[in-house]
Amino acid sequence: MAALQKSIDKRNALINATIELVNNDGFHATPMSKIAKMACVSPATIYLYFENKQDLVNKTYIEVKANYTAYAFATYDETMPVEKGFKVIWKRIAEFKLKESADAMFLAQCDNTPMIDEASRQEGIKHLQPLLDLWARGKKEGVIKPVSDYMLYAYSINPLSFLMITQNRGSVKLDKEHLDQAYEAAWSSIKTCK
Amino acid sequence: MAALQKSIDKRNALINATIELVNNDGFHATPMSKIAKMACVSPATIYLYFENKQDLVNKTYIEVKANYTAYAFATYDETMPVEKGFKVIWKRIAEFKLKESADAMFLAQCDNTPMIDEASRQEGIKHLQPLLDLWARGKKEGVIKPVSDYMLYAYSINPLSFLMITQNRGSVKLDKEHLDQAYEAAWSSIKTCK
DNA sequence: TTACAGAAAATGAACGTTCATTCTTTTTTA
DNA sequence: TAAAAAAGAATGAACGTTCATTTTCTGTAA
Repeated sequence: MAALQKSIDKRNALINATIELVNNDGFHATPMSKIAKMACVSPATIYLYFENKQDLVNKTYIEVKANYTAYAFATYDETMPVEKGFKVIWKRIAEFKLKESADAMFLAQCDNTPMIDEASRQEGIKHLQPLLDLWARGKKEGVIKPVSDYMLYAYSINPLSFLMITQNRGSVKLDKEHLDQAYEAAWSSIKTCK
Repeated sequence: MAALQKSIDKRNALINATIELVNNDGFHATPMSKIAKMACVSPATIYLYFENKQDLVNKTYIEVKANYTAYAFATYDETMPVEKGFKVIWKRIAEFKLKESADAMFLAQCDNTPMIDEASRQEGIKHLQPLLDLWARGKKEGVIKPVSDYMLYAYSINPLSFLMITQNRGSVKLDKEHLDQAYEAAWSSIKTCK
């Protein structure tokens, strides 16, 4: 009840400020005072919503990761054939990285640094389960290569990072045809050759 | 003359300590005092070799990146046909990420965070030029897809990050066959379909 | 070869600043 | 009006960097 009275807007403002500042300066170069200022809040107020700085970044990570995966799986359901399922998930992930590039950058930073607790990292991985399940099904059906999930992810999903880069530079315009081509490359990396 | 007397061993020890500590804790969570201790040197001594902490990490980045690309291009020469050239480079990069996984982790962290100066980042990219030249040649010959270098890199080289991961977990043994398969996936992502 | 003087290199302690967090007080809410 | 929420100032620890001093090195004269 007490907690419920605390404004959800303020919490969101803190999460968003964290994402933006950490993207620009990195976690340890982002002081609590700056986060507070950007969220229009006193530094002390942060501690009403989060235990400490580490907790703030852990929670931010989990929240962004949850948004990411919710977006990724929004148009997918488990009755789809493997190839179709992979396609809709891949397309949604591409869309997310294009539209929510700040969120995507934040996740990339979290995934490549010791910034996040191991526990939160594990928690974040859980949200990807539907994709891992799809791959397991694909392997059983002989449609997907029998290699580790790390490798499948590295070859089909990680490459989408280029969407954030080109997004930020604005150098290359990305039309539907290019994206379709990228999808074909991703799919042919993980499907079994016939 | 003065500078030459300063021990190159000490400089190396500082660079190596930086890599190891930054890999474990992140740049801003790694105090100069800890780097000094690991290199068996006084904190003040660091400032005889580097201007400041930022300079230390910039120089470390450039040095590691130079090692990486030197390794990558060691067996390549420009007279090779495009496909062959790409193959030898790709294989060397895979080897590097397996054998020098600490260096590879460090580079991944630098490439995904605001830890490095923009100038040093640019400097690091320069070392990749032979690969970009190879791709340019490949595009001209119609062997390589006419897409941005970012995209080629994202689809053929970035996925090798899974080597560091599986390396660290030790969960999946990686035999020659798997690696060859990974190479085929990389190549077919960037070659033009016939 | 030894002794030694001057310079370079290295050191540990100290300084000033920054930052996460807490404390006390004020404001808002119900 | 009492309890919750928020605020700003205060606190203490940690850090990057510098300073004053000591140690090590190098070349030369006995």
